[in-house]
Amino acid sequence: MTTDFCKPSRRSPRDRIVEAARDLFRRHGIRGTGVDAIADAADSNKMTLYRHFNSKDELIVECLRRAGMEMDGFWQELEDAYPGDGLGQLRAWVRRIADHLGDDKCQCEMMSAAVQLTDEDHPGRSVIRMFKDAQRDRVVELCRRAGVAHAELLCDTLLLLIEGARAAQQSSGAEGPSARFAEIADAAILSFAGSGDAFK
Amino acid sequence: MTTDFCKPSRRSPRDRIVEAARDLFRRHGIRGTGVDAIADAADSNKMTLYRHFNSKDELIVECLRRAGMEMDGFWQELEDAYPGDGLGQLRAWVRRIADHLGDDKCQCEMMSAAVQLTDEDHPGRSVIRMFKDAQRDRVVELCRRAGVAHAELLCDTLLLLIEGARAAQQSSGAEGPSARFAEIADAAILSFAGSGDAFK
DNA sequence: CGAAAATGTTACTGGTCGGTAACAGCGTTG
DNA sequence: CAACGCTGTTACCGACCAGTAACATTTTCG
Repeated sequence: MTTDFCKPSRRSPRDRIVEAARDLFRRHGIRGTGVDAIADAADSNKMTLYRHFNSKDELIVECLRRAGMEMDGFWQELEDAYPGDGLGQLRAWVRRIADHLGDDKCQCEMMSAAVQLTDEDHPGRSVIRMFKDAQRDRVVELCRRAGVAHAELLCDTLLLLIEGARAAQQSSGAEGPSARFAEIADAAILSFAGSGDAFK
Repeated sequence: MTTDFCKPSRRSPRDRIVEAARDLFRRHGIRGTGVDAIADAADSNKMTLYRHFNSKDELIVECLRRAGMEMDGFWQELEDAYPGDGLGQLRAWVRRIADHLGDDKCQCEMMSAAVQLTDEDHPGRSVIRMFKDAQRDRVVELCRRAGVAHAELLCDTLLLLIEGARAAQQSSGAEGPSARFAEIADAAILSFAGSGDAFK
């Protein structure tokens, strides 16, 4: 009843700014994206941007936070799709990552940001760290539920393979080592799940 | 006989500029490093820099090329240390990468650059691609010499683990998944080398 | 409606950055 | 010595960029 039609851009300016920033950050890098370009792409302006975020760095942090929240949502989807089935969730997770590797821009906003935020004290780095730590805890738990003997080892193996696939996609292209990511990661899961001591 | 003593900085200005650039690129990122800072760190000046390189991009390309050449030298060292021993070279390679993961800045200049050079047409990207392709060929050959059944698969597994370890080092720190890289990679090698069908 | 809050517009600042011009020094080599 | 090539110094340009001020407009809501 309030704003349900006739509005060319119905989401709030703040929302549009964050999404525009994430998109531009992915496409042109964080340092390569100016606030003017963000405001413009958000169909807004620089002043509104600075009324919601005291600095570009604050906006970066919000982008990272939102990316983390989207991942949280995805973990929930996985739990709903494979309730209590750790193995199923692990494999679905790997499959989904493999399917999205070529997505013009992998949603590796965390990794990409980690490389670009060279300042060790950048507030965004703590967001990345917290997200990565939480992700690791979650994956370890899934590995345990999958009945894997060396849960931490499978977890770290998968995390390394995933980060590697995203990095390889950037540097070697889709035909590089990342092309076999799904095959390799799934084999690792089955290997660990099958006999507790495979791969070790 | 020409310039062998008494010079506070004996390498040529060009040399110093490239090395200074590589160092600063690693520490502060490519976009975060200005040409003035490079010239200054090289104990030279901007004019000499621009007499050797027509643009910053050209300097970036030279940095990538030199990084690639250093890797070529390392492959030769491996061949000398383990002549004809593919398995030995593979394991030494992994060990060396693991040892240097924490090196203030991993020498992942290629990966780091690939993330930062968001422009798909940047001349540096082709250098990265060529280097990555050559590296893959080399590793596949080592896997074959190691008597591995699925050489390409082990090769891509190792490459993904390595890129992943470097990326994880950046985003999750030294205590993250990269801490177990050596263990995981070595297990993968032995698993493939032992029984031809492990992990698959 | 009417006031307050949020948003949009324009213009500006101070700083940085990539790149260039002009000139001066300095070592080599003939 | 003299000419030349490489290097260093200073100053500058135009573009861009993060952030701000002042003012106009629209939206929201009591």
